[in-house]
Amino acid sequence: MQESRLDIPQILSRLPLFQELAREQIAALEPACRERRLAKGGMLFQKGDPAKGFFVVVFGQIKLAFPSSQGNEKVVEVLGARQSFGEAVMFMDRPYPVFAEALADSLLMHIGSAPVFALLETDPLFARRMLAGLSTRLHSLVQDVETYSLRSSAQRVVGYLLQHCPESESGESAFDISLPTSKQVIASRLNLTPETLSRIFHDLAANGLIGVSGKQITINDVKRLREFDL
Amino acid sequence: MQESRLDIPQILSRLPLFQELAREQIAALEPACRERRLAKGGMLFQKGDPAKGFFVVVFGQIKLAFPSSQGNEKVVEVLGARQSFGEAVMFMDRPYPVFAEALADSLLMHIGSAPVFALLETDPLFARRMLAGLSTRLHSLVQDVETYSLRSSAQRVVGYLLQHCPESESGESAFDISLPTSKQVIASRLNLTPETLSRIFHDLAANGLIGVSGKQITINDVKRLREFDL
DNA sequence: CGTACCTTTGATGTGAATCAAGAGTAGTGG
DNA sequence: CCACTACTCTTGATTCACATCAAAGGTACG
Repeated sequence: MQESRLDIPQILSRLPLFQELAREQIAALEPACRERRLAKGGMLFQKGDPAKGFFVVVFGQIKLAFPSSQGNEKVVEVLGARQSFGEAVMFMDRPYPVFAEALADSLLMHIGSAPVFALLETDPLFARRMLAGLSTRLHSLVQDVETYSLRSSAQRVVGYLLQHCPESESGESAFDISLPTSKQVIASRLNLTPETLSRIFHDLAANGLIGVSGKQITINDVKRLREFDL
Repeated sequence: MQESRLDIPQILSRLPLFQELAREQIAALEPACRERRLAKGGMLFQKGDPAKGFFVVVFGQIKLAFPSSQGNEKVVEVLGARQSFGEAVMFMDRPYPVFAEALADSLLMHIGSAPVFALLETDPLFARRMLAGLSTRLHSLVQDVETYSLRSSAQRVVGYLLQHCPESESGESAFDISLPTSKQVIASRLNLTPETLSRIFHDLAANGLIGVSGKQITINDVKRLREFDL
């Protein structure tokens, strides 16, 4: 949880959004960047806070969630290194509709809105990337709505596992995946209680489809898993 | 369901997205526009169809929904005059994640992607509007996810009614709203069965909060309704 | 090595879906 | 205009998926 000085231009230029920006365009962004360190459990912002820029995860892990009256909460997204969030809210200037909390010690970069708007004025390619980014996010939210609405809890879990399979693993052999965060958080992300998630893992394991050992999930039978997923 | 020729420039220039475009910018869009008429029940596109532009509703009503194995479906959105859809999918060029069906005889305009991309190259204000539009849509989808995840069926119904109240109706007096479409479709939009929606309307009416007569809903007590909504 | 939190497991409860009729309501055509 | 068909909507009985409640294990970390 330390690290002296950051090479902001390098961090920025490695982000998909900012790739292909000229050196001086990156430089223009730099003064609007602020680093933000958070210990595990730290709050980045609350639902309702005003937004005047967006965030990029340099390292660590951040969860976005809705608070709820009865202490329980609904996790909307879990973000890791290289991922960004808050762009949409910046374009509308509205308060954040979710809160953001660190799931691990994290380093974030906050990019103020002013130079982003300036870039938009002068660089159509940048605008295109921004549009593509928002579109992708919109698309995956629509997918989420489909998933929540049309699929059973077990199907949601299987879908989650399948999404997290190392690409191209359609072969015969078993392989492992490591859950990126606690089962509690994953359960909430899938709109389940931890109890239900635990039972589903148990059942899938009992049927030989997967093996569970802490955060290590062994996928024994991708094919039957996919069938399960209908 | 007829009407001879369309004044495309006028239709376009009345859309929020295209307002403030210069005459010649509108003119550049015109050749890429195709009108599309649909009778009630007609299909505009299926889930999985390729997208090469976006749509604007000139008049009528369109529903976007997911098909589902057991014949039931999940309505994602119901769109009326002046509303547009399909932009995100156009920016990613991916197939449509939903299907679109006319709920009433409708006239749509399809705007091909090429001149939109061209406009993006040359008009930063247009890009800004496009970003704002996508951001707004993203925001309301996030709200939907919150609603589906955190609220009971009755709360979702009350929330829906409240959203459809004529603005500023916070006074004492009762007033009516007219449901924009069938209760079936509204039920699906709210992730409910028609039976459940019917029962909730019944209960709210029994408590004197609303009155129901076909598509006319009388809001008797906005205040208690809001409290119900927590 | 103890305290705090995750995770599992079991027993029970419940909100909303499903199943099953009936009661409007609307278009259609003779 | 009425009869026919086809929905849409309501109402009641029943079921079921998942949540809730409760109590142990596990695991991690100061």
